[in-house]
Amino acid sequence: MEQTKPPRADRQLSSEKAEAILEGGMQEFLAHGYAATSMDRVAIAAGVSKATVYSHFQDKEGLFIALIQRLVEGKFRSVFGPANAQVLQTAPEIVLRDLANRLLDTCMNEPQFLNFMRVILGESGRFPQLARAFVRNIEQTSFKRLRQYFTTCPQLKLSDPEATARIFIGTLVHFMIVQEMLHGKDIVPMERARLIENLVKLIINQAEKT
Amino acid sequence: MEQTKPPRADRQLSSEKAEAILEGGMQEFLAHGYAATSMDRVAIAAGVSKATVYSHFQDKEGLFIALIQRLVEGKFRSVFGPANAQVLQTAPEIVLRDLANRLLDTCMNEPQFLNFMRVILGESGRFPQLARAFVRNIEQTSFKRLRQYFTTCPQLKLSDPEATARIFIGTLVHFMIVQEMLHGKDIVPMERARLIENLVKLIINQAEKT
DNA sequence: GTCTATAGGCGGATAGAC
DNA sequence: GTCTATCCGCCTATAGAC
Repeated sequence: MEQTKPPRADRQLSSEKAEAILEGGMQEFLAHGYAATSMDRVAIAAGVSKATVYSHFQDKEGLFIALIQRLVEGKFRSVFGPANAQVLQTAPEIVLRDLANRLLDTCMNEPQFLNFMRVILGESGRFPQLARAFVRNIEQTSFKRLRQYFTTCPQLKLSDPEATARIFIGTLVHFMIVQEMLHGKDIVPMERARLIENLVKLIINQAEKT
Repeated sequence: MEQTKPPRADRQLSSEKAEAILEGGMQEFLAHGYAATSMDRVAIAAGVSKATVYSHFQDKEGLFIALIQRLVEGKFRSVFGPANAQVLQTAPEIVLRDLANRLLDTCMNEPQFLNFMRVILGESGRFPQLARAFVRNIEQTSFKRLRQYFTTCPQLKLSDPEATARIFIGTLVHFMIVQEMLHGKDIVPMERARLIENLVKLIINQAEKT
């Protein structure tokens, strides 16, 4: 249903109003999700009238899609993989531990990231194209980078770098989901460092075996 | 806001209507999420009038909470951990592979489970108590069982069974989220068996090292 | 381009008959 | 207990002035 609409990318970055609307829309949509967000509140958050919102974006769905697309390709694009200077000289143990810490740090330090993922997951049924954009821009990117590192690092000889990358990322993302998104910190407590230590050891050990 | 309301569990299983309402509510809420579901449609799906819905449940929020609580404690309680006859004689390799396959099978064969998780994740901001109930009844349970197996299996001597259980479950849940929930199958394809094979090997290898 | 004002409809919740 | 009918507010979207 929502795929049939024309892309309607904002033609120019012309008006600052368009920017304000996207900013206000982000605040509201990330906080309340798609259905629970009203265009009135978006307009107020953006500091413009509702009619102005509709002059820049076709409708609620169009604004939402434009906004999330933008976040997926911009603000949150590199959350899972900060452009790390490839330190092939450093021990993999340290590289992997740092990488895991940076991934979790970036997620937690970007205060809106948790809400962003909530919306992506929650609306993945109604907006499959946004879910796919998330996979392409964020998940796939992080898989590729880690796979790349596993393949090129001389100390690591993994039989399946791709699958190992999935295990690494999956463990960390699930950790974030349970502890933070689902408020599981007090129910199933687990030190971040402890999980990472075990995860890294698992991989290093595997590399030595092969 | 939503925690202050009285529990208002349906006093008795008296009327079959209450059952029909919960059934209809499940259909609607799992398909569209909380905000996008209307009480009119719940009533229609349940085959009763809207007034009858309100005579059994305080309001929309009350129905939603009662419904999700019920799913968390019943229908989907054991999705992540089918009561497996502890086969301590069987090789851990096989036990773990079967366990992983059953976990993913159960998620995928229960057709509403994906929607259920979508709702839990999507509404975890507005309904934190439901997210916590999910963690207690589903995540924690599966951690415990796996930890238990790791601890008691004679062939497995893991230095940190709890953390290893997290890695195991996390890898599989994240796999399900990316491939199925976020429609990533075609973008980042990965054979289920391949991932599981690598995951199991990682753990077995670790056990042998220690 | 941007505003105010409003149309038109749907949604949550209830009154009151039976 | 269950229904029909209805209240009233909020929501999406637009008309028309400036």
